[in-house]
Amino acid sequence: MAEAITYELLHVDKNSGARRGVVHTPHGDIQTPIFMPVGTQATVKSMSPEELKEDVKAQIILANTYHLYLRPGHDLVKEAGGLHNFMNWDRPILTDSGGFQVFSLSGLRKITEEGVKFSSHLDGSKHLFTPEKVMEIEEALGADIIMAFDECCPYPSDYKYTEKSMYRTTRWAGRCKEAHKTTNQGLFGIIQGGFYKDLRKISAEDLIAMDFPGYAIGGISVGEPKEEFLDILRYTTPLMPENKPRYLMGVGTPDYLIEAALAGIDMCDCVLPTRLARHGTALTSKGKLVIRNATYERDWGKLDDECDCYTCKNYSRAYIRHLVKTNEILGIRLISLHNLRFLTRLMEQVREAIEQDNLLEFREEFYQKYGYEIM
RNA sequence: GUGGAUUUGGUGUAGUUGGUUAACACGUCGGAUUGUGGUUCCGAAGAUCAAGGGUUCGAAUCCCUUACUCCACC
Repeated sequence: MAEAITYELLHVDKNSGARRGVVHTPHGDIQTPIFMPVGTQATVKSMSPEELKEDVKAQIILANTYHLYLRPGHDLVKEAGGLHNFMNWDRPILTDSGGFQVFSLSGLRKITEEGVKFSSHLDGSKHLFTPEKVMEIEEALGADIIMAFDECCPYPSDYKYTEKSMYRTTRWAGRCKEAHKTTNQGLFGIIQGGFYKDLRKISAEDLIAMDFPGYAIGGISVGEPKEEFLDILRYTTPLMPENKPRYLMGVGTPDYLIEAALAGIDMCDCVLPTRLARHGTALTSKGKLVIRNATYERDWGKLDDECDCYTCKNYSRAYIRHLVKTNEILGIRLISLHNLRFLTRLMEQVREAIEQDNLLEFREEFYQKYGYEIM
């Protein structure tokens, strides 16, 4: 039986570990390395699927198991014909497992070997997520790529707890694989182990032995210093199979995306572009731009001179600042569209650079303009 | 004209048995944001308390004069 998700390696940058590839899914191919916009509740906040396709040029989006389970309920989404039909998005979708909510809802949950008991953030009602339950939900949602149920440890976590948690996440991955029945969805395993290399190695080896069609690195980019992020990223990525997609979860900022690609990562996702947009900050080739600042009051230029997006084609900083200051919805939409396009375009440039074996030079130029330092 | 009330950062307000750097909200200015708990979080600037005079060790607070605004009456 053919795998739902397969990876095709096109080219490896001769001067770095970066790889240019294609992930084949039931809803089409995605060109990698790629940035995936997050649409937690079956919508990338403020963006229509048409805008995501035509303006942002997104190839795949994320949705969230935990949120959609609570509302509207996975049974309802299934009844609608799955997420693709429900939200009118015909390209690939990836669902996160709810494992991150185990981390972000700390205080409202209890972790045991069986699974995680949650209190809903909406009404306090009690729920139990087990690997089996999460598979049931993700299968009902119908995404192309589904993530195993894991635990993302906070930073910092001590060795003993991280070790215990990592082994449990591995056991949960086994139960997910056992419970996973659909043939048109690819189940990815998630490597944990916090900031301890020996644990990362064990996690990677044990998961690889289970033969998932793709692997993710979880549990980094959780508030640690950049050196530690890079250290674990550069250590863990080479442990992952070369013939399968490599997904770094929860990243991120432009520099992290470039570093991920350099390390050999294929896929990243992050809420940052849309969250920044809602808070009035734009990403530009010259760094972050807090559009509500007074200095842009009479700035008739575009958000980013180099950007080709709909927002930059049509609207000035002064106008967007006005929209943000007056809390107008269009401000959020225009900046969201721009920020998302900024990152998808960044990854287009990264892919091109890999094809030409010069991602390292691209990083240097990008960092210099943006104001980052190479570490 | 008479009587009463009011006047505190840009705006709206809190602040009396007189007691160190006058509080709050909004606004302004700036920062944050990394597998989204959907207008969030953090910080800063900004008031000689209408003006002048008086009482007092000490006044936004008590007294006097003037001005301003509002209400009522003639």
